[in-house]
Amino acid sequence: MATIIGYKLRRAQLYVFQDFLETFSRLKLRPAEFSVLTIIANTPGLKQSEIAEMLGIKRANFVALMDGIEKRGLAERRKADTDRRSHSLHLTPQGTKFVRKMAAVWAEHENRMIARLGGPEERDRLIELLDRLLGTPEN
Amino acid sequence: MATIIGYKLRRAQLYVFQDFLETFSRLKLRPAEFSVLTIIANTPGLKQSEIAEMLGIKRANFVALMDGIEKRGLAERRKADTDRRSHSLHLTPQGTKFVRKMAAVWAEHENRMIARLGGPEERDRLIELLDRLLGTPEN
DNA sequence: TATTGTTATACTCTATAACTATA
DNA sequence: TATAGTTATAGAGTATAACAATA
Repeated sequence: MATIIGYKLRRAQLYVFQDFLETFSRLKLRPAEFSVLTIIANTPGLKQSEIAEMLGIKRANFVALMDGIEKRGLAERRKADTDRRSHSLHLTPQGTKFVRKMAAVWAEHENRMIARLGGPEERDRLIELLDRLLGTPEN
Repeated sequence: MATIIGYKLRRAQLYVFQDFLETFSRLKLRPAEFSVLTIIANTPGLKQSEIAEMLGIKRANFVALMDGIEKRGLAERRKADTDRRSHSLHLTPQGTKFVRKMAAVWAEHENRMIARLGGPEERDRLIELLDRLLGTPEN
């Protein structure tokens, strides 16, 4: 196939997301929800629009995503008293438990991908090359 | 971000596709159309469903895609006389000219990506790692 | 006047079922 | 009966405009 980089990148991304989807089907969790919960767990109190922007999700589309997470009792919106227009996001106690399970399931998925690559060093090489494409200076 | 491989892969793929889209906006060509024209140019006479499968596109969704390409006069469906259910796909003379222009525009895009990676050797390393994920044995 | 979250809407991709014409 | 192409349709994901509450 001709447009080598873009085409292979897309195929590989679809493969990894497919494995993610199957691995996480028991938790009924999609990649976007996984990312949101991970960020809330690591940095509680961020505003909706901050998390949306970190993930490249339009804030309008973030609403339904967050509705689902909140309806499942995993995280909640709190009116910030410094700026009462914004909602700061926090895990519920149940969400904290869920994130622990989630992390274990994630390790299973990620280890499978690392094994396909040939080990952690190869994973690091891949991440470094992807960071070059993204112009991210080492993070 | 936690789900490192999948997340970075997705971000990098979106970046490359964005560059592709901008580069090809003058030709009004999407990645899927590019792929289809490239395959028809390299292997004329394949059936619709063969090309669709090579690209991971459902044959039902291939119809509108091919309609657009045909309407632009770049390629055409021909009834195969061995099996008159199937359509074999061929470039038109105009399509052959278009594919030449397309290849030049593609080189511009691909070279920009290769430069970001740090050169052709780094591109090769990336492709090799992506092939490992895909389980493709060296191609 | 500008920003945050929200609603409504539209467009693209993708997936499935059912039809037709051929085999 | 099975297959290639087709149609219709539904679901995600994504993008924009406009509104209410608040700044």
